[in-house]
Amino acid sequence: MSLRYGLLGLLAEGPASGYDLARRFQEVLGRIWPAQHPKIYAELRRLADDGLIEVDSEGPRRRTAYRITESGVAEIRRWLAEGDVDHTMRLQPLLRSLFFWLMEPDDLDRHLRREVEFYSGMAEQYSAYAERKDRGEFGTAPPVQSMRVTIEAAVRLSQALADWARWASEHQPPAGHPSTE
Amino acid sequence: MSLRYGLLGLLAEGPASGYDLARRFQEVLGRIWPAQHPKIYAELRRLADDGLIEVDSEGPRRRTAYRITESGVAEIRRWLAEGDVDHTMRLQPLLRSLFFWLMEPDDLDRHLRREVEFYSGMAEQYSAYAERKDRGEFGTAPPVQSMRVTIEAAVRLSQALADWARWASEHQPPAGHPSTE
DNA sequence: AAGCGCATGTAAAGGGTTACATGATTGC
DNA sequence: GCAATCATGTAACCCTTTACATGCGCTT
Repeated sequence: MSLRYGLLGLLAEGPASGYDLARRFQEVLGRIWPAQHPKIYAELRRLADDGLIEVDSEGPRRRTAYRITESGVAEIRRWLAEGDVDHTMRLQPLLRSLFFWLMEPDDLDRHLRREVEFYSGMAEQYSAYAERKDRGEFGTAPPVQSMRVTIEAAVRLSQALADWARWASEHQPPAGHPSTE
Repeated sequence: MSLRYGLLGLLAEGPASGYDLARRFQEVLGRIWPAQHPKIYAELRRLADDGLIEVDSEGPRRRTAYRITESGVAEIRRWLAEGDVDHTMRLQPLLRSLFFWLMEPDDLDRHLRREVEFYSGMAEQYSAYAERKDRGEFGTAPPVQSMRVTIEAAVRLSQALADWARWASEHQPPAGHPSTE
């Protein structure tokens, strides 16, 4: 159900085609809410059937841009204000960590180093993006401000996971250095 | 695919029935990797068909406990060492935050306060659990140590999200107090 | 004219949730 | 005997991903 509202929300910023939306989902939302184009096109049609969006313009190569309708705006506002928040995380790295005890110390070490690298890199990327926003490179329109907030969460979460992975590797009995117990 | 390995990993700790596993998924993994019993029973049968687990014992009320086989242990070890890590997050609260600009300031305020409360509570719950582990209430067996690591991640993530929600409400133009601009 | 990127779609399969259903055992 | 809990399962549905497919328009 969330993709539906993701699309509505993006369209609330202005008209866009399925292709545009797919790109934005990939670029901005890739790690937060992945969505592939088949799902996007299908959902757009359902949104149009329900009268929440309508065709805005048609361009070359069958390009079809949609714009949000009044009831569409009402619907996403309703969702934001009344809809239940889903707090599910479903983080595979955490599921894996439950089974660290099954891993060879060397493999675990390697795994954790990679995780630190991955999440540090992610944190840096998002930080850089946040800085550009803060320098006003994208303007100060409301949608940009909200995106700044989202990016802040991404920064904090990847930072937290990087720190955690570092903590975990220190917390493990170091490989090749059996405890002096 | 991850549920498969989740089940294998839990069975690596010792024999358990589908019912046991469903409870453990709910209690421990509820927020990290939710799984409902129909999926669990189905997956258990597939694991048995593939020879990765086998029936350990049968009890009252058709209870069937499974134990992991040697190839099952090999398979989860292989996954842990070689399988690709999926770093997808898919956090609905972050998707929502992209659209904060569409919300009435009052609704947003209320939403963020609830989020702070929710994640603080979650952080506290996990912290309490971590403390009990640290006091040795659950022993010091390897699976318990790994679980301690997982819980640490849960604590840090919920803390990060609680902090973020607090930051976000301060970052928003406060409702009813228009800026002195 | 060739190749790339734009732009949309279908089909199949996989993964997960919800609703429905059933029967056995335990505790009161 | 009754209610609660244990324990398993089926069916339908929804959401998502992957693979396959097609054709247009722009650039070189």
